[in-house]
Amino acid sequence: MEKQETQREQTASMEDYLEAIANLGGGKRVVRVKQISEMLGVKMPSVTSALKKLSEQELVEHERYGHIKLTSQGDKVAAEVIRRHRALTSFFAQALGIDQETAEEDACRIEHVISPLGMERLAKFVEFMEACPMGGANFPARYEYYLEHGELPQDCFRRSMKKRER
Amino acid sequence: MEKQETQREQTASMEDYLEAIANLGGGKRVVRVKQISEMLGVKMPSVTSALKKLSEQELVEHERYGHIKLTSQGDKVAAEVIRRHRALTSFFAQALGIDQETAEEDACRIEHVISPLGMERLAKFVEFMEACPMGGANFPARYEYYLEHGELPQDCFRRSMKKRER
DNA sequence: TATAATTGTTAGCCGTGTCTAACAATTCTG
DNA sequence: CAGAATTGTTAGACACGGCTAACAATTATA
Repeated sequence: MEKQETQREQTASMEDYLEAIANLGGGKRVVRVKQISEMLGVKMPSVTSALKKLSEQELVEHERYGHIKLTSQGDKVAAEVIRRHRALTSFFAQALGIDQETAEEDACRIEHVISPLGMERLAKFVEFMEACPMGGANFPARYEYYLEHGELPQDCFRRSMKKRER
Repeated sequence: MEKQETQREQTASMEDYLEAIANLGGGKRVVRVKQISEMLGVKMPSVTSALKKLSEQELVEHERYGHIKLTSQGDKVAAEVIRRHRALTSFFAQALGIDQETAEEDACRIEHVISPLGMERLAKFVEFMEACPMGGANFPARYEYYLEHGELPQDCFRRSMKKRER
C-alpha cells in the first residue's frame, strides 16, 4: 500500500498558477507562459519559476520552451480551487448583490484562505438561498430594500414586531 | 494644506500586529512583546522587527525595552481591522452557524483581503438577518434544517407560513 | 543587593515570490 | 530561408516576514 502523501498544502500563489493553467487549458487549448503571466498580472520569469516549482511537486508537466499541462494530481488541486472560487463568486454576486467584477476579486483572494468548514457552509448557504424563496416574500427583494433604504421592509414585521425607527 | 498621505496600505502581517496591540492594550494594560508574540504565534524577534517597521510609519510608539502603544493613526487602522474582524466573525458564527473558533479563524484571514464593498455588504447582510425574522418562520431554523437534512423544509414551499418545530 | 530568571533586541540566515536585464529559442514574414 | 519579432529562460537582486543564536536590559528573588 502506497503512502498517501498527496494534497500537499499549496500557497496562495501556487494555487493561483494552478487555477490559471486549468482555466486556460480548458478546451484543449495550448497554454502559454505569456497567457498565464497576463492572467495573473505577473511577469514571465515569475511564471517560469512557478512552473519549475510545480513541476518538482508533480502538479504540472512542463518542458523547456514547450507544452504546459496539469498532471492529474495538479488537476485535482486546481479543480478544488476552482470549486471554491465559484461558490464564493456566487455568494458575493447572488447572495450579497455585489457586481461581478468585485465578486470575482473577493473570491480570488478568499478562496486561498477560507477554512473547509467555512467553505462548505457558504456553499450550502448559497444553495439554500437559491432554492428557498424564504417563504413567499422573497429574500433577495427584501434584502435589496434594506440595502437601499437602510431599514427593513414592512413584511419583516408581521406577526409580532412593530416598525422600528432608524 | 497638508497632503493626505494617510491610510497607507498595510500587509496582512502588519494588520495582525496592530490588531493584537489594540486588543491587548484595551484596558490601559501595559502591552508586552511577549504577549504579542504569543497572541500571534510568532517569536519575539519577529515582534520587535514589526514594531520597528510600524514605528517608522508612525502607527506605533515603541521605545527600546519600554512601552508599546498605538498612535492615534495606528489606532484608527487597528479599529478598522477589528471592525472587519467582528463583522466577519458574526457572519460565520451567526449567519452560517459555524463554531466560534473556526469563525474567528476565518475572520482573521479574510479580514485582510476582503474588498470594502464586500465587507460593507456582508455587514449589512448580518444586520439584516439579525433584524429581520424572515417573515415569520425564522431563517436560522430553516437553514439549520437544510444543513442537517440536505433538503428544504416544507415551509419553503408555502406562501403563508406556519410555525415550524425545532 | 547580587545573582538568577525573564524579557527584549540585534545580527544574520532562509524561503517565498516578485522583478529586471540579458540571453536563447521559436515563430513570423518579406 | 534569413532576419526580425516574439516568446521563454536564466541569473541575480530585492522586499517581506519568519526563524535561531547570542547578547543586553529588566525584574524577581534568595
